[in-house]
Amino acid sequence: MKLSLKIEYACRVLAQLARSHGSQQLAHIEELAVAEDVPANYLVQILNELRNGGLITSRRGKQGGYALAQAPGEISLYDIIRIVDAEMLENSVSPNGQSGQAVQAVWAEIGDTFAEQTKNIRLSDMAAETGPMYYI
Amino acid sequence: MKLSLKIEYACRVLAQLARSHGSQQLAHIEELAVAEDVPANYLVQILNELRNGGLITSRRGKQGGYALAQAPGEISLYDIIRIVDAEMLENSVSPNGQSGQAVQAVWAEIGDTFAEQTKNIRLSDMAAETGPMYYI
DNA sequence: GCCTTTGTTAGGTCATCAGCTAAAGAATCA
DNA sequence: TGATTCTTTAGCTGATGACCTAACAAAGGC
Repeated sequence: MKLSLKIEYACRVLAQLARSHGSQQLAHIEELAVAEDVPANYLVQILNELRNGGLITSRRGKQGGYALAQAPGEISLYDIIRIVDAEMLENSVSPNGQSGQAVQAVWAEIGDTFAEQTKNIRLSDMAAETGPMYYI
Repeated sequence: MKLSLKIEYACRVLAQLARSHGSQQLAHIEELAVAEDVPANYLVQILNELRNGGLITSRRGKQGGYALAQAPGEISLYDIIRIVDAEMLENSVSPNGQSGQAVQAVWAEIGDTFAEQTKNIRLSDMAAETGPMYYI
């Protein structure tokens, strides 16, 4: 399954925030960018969308930073996609042509499955410890 | 689910070919383009890929045209995607960053579901009669 | 109050590519 | 031979994804 870098970045950064969820520490853009290997300047935009979408909160100034707005178990992959790349969830298939309707119906079914599956995947599933890290 | 126009066009045209499968008639590009509302010049490329992929056969010259190489029940949606837009089936998620592996694993699962589902959908499902057509 | 640190916002760039066009070439048959 | 149809390849173009730049606003420390 091909997906946009934007979604991938959003998942990684949210997973990172999930790890520090519960502590009082706020994460800084620069830290997140380094930890998850995401261009900081691009990350700024993504964090903005996530905040506008209600998944994270932020504070400015000294002691500022980002934190999850909900528990990692409350945030679904569907939520993330809807906020940073809603287009991916739309059914873009047109009913044109003699076979348009039948083709559209088939893809609608696939889209439903996809939506259902992403709703059942939680941020906590992506923030799980990945086992020991091997530094080279 | 968002998908490329190319896949959509391929599905519609193949569904059209499926309807005339069994008859000795070969379909012409221009006919297919009109019946399925696909730009003829673009369709040329798609039919080429489908032929190279082994889904259809063609004949040049007078009495030339296109036909399915297999029965509509033998061709899966997975086959179609693999031939005209293989990239959609690849797992493009990188394992970079601290959460890369966990995120990658989640998307691999989604990709597996998608592949499985498309393998179970056959061209015959998309060539089903769509009921009465209403001409305006 | 001022300065530093942080996030906020708007805008721009740059390469890539999906979608489409066009046209010359090759096969088939009358 | 010549009309017809597919075959192949080359090139165009507008949109977009992925980033970057830079001015701006808030919060806190001194």
